[in-house]
Order: sequence, then structure tokens, then C-alpha cells
Amino acid sequence: MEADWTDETKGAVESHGKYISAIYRHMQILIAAELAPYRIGSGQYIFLMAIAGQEKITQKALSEDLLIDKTTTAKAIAKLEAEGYVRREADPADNRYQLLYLTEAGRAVVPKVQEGLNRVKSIARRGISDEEYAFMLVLLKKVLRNVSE
Amino acid sequence: MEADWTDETKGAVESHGKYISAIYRHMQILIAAELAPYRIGSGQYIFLMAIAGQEKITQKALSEDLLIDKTTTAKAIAKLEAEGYVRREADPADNRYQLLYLTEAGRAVVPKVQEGLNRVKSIARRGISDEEYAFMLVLLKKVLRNVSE
DNA sequence: TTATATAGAATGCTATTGCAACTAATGATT
DNA sequence: AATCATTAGTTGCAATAGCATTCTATATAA
Repeated sequence: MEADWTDETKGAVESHGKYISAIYRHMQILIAAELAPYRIGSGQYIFLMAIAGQEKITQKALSEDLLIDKTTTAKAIAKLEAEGYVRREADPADNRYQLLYLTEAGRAVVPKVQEGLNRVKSIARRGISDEEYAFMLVLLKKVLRNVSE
Repeated sequence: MEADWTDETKGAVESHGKYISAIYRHMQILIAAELAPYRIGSGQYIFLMAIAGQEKITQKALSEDLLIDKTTTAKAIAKLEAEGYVRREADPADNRYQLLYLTEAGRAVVPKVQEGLNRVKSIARRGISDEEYAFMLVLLKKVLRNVSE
């Protein structure tokens, strides 16, 4: 009674794309709510935490590590800098590079941000065992490699 | 040598959030490229396919099914209507409802869109067995339920 | 019947994100 | 040394997405 593509359509809507998209958007909302008290948006926290894990990093390296466009990185870093959490310093060896460091305020806020992220993560992981979660991560990494190369 | 939160930080950056985010963004890019010939953006295809699967649907029902904000739905439908793929008809029984249908052009483009989505999906699924993929979907559904309730 | 409440949809605003094009600095070639 | 190419980062623009608010139509209450 329906054309062939109808089933195909439902198959596609039921594929990972829909879930990835919905999870992403809902997590953005949850994270934004957690970090609002610190004036850190859902587009900035990942950069703050990456710098916390490796200071003296460049925007280019951040972009590559996080698989985010360099112009997005530039804007996120600018916001973190404006909020006083990150400072930039030109690399004396090559003035094209801006080396990124946490400020004192940045160092102070990182544990708070981590707590907020942990709360969101524990909500997202409800009812999923460590083994299942680890396996899901393996598969997500595969998918990411597939779509990003 | 590093503070305790550093490991926590790496753990968080390595959790599903980063992968979900990166997969979402890269899939948006791939899908946008596939559908550009039809002037359908990455923010509209899911609505087009949902209407194809169930015509005479309302924007409210679409928003709930797809877990997308109703204002986002309104804007996406407006674009699909402007491109001539979808038409709206006020429900004669209740004029608050706009019933959504595909136009002839919409019906014609759906299989093309499906092909493009299938191409992206097959790229994303490379090296993942049917069983693994199915299991990943189960877990993604769990995560989605957790973050959307 | 009129006033209030509710529901679906639309609009204005803002945040996130990426592309194209640009600037500034370094490196390579002649 | 001067020209050209490459690289890191910035800026302008547009698309996606959600919140707050408004609009319009229906339902409920007085």
C-alpha cells in the first residue's frame, strides 16, 4: 500500500543519525544549564577542559584534537578569554602561534565544570553498565573515524 | 604530578559527549553536501522524511516525535514549504492545526534524499557489523531517553 | 455570552558552528 | 634579498537550534 521507499525512510529515521542528533541537542541543553552559573556556554566547556588537560596548547592543536573547525575554536577561546578563564600568549619562537593557558579563575572553575559534566554524564549513563558503556564508546569512535576522514 | 581533576578531565573529554558532538557535526556536513543539489539543508531533511512517513501530521506531533523544539520545526517547515516540497493545510476541524503534506516535488525528491542519507549511513557504518550496529542503537536509545526526560 | 484559559504555531533574539575570504607571520625558491 | 607559498588565526556571513514572547483559534467558566 505504500511505496518501497517508505520502509527505507523509516529505516533511515531509525538509524543512528536521529539519536546522535537528539542526544547532542539535549546534552547541550543540560550542559548549558549546569555551566550557566559560571558564564560558560555549551560551546566553550570542551575547550576549557582541553586546555586544563594540556596547557600551552595552540588553537590549531585544539581544533585538531577536538575535530572542531578552527574558526569555531577561535570564537570559543575569545569568549573564555573575555570571561577571564583563559589567557593567550604569543609563542616567542613563532608569532603566528597563540599559546593558551588557564588563568587563576580558570584553574578555579575547572573542578566546578567537571562536577557539572559528571552530573550530566551520570544522567546520560543511567541503566547502562560499564561494559556496555565502554563498548558503545568503541563503536562511537569507529563511527567518528568513518565520518571524519 | 598533576592534580586529581586532571584525570577526571581526561575521562570526561573521553566520554560519549565528545564523540556524540563530533559525529553530529561531521554528519551534518556530509548530509548537507549530499542534499545541497536539492536545496535541502541538514536542518530540514529529517522533517521531510518524517512527513513522507506520515502525511497529514501536525508540527506539534513532528516536534514531539523528533524531539525537536517546536520553533525549530516551524522554521524548518517554512523552508521546506518555500522550496515547494511541503504544503500546509489548516485542519478544517480546528484551525489551530496546520496539517502537513508532501507536494509532488516533495514526493519526487524523497527517494533522492533517501539515497543521499543511505550513502552517508553506509560511510558511517563502515567496519561495524549488523549486530554491533543494532546494539549501539539500543544503547543510544537508552542514552536519549535518559537525557530527554 | 462574555471573559479567561489553553493550545498550536509564528516571531525576535541569541548561541553554536562552519565556510569563504582575509591578515599576519614564517618558510621556500629564485 | 625579494618573491611566492604556506600556516595560524581572525572576520563576515549564513545555517541550525532553542528560549521567551506573541498571535490566533479553540475550549472552559462565570
